[in-house]
Amino acid sequence: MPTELRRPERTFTIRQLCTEFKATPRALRFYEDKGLLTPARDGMNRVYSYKDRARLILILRGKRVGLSLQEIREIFELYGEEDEVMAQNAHSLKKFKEKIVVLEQQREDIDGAIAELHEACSRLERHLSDKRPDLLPKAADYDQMMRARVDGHAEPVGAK
Amino acid sequence: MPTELRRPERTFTIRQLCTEFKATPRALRFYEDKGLLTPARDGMNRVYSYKDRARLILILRGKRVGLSLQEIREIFELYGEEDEVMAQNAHSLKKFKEKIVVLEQQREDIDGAIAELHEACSRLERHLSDKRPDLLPKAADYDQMMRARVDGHAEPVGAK
DNA sequence: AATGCCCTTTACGTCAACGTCAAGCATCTG
DNA sequence: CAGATGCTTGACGTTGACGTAAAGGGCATT
Repeated sequence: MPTELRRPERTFTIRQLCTEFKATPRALRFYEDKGLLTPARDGMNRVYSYKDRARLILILRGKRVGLSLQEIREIFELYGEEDEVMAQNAHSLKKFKEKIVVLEQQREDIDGAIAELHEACSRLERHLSDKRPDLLPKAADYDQMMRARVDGHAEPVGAK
Repeated sequence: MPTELRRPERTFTIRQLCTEFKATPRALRFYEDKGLLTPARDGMNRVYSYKDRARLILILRGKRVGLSLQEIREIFELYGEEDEVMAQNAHSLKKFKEKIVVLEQQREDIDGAIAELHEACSRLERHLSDKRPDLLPKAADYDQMMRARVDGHAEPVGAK
């Protein structure tokens, strides 16, 4: 019994993925152009599978950590033809280790930057509450707003 | 006794800072153009002080964590004219808090990416040591190389 | 004095990652 | 059957952060 029958084998339109992940059609087509996605077609229209969706998730996360689309594609290629072009893979391994080093450095940088921003913020807040306390509430409101958006991942569409 | 006489009050040429931090003259001039650096002049030539150098370090770190030059400038401005343009500063405060949230998210992402890359690496290494163990040593060597480059900060110029 | 090297400014080029039209099928809906 | 909507493919525009080439000044060595 083929697996296709065991799961609904759900598919997605471009719009569905876009709204789910806060992307744009243009972006998804762009990724496809760059060889990062290869959705099926129903006539003209793109049809995304679960696999495509998973890939998209990886793409977006890769982007968030500062990988270029090119680098992300290299990773995909690695996972794909796992039994082919081994020399290529050895090369990828090298690049991965490089990237890990870079990312670990970035982590330190980020920690530093966060600390600095915190300090800058409290300096500012002290200063403001001193001389212009009227300006503070709105900032605090905004702070609340941001916190709310963080765990929501895909915030409601209307939230501009 | 002015402090200028207590320390050598060393200065730097553009080239010195560039080689120290692996930047280009064009980049430093660009930062200056954008108001991020304001080195003194000796005739036509730029003369960078310790303060300028410290700023440059902050600029580069900011960049590494994904801050735009614009955002970095805002941080600098905050520390500077602390008693002026308070409304502006309230706005900056908002943006800083946003940025902190983003950075904290990035930290998580990076942790995830590091984990994934580690997994990908060990997958690859198992695979390679299985089928093409001959390809492994060079990768390991390279790994060593990278590790050496990390704490060296400014690696020797010839190391291509 | 000429060569070379490093500095300068000005100005145009580039690259990634899309945004933004434009123009055209296809399908549903009143 | 006329819109309206949603998809498609070009093709050009945009933004940030520089790269690169041109044209020249200043100083040191040959």
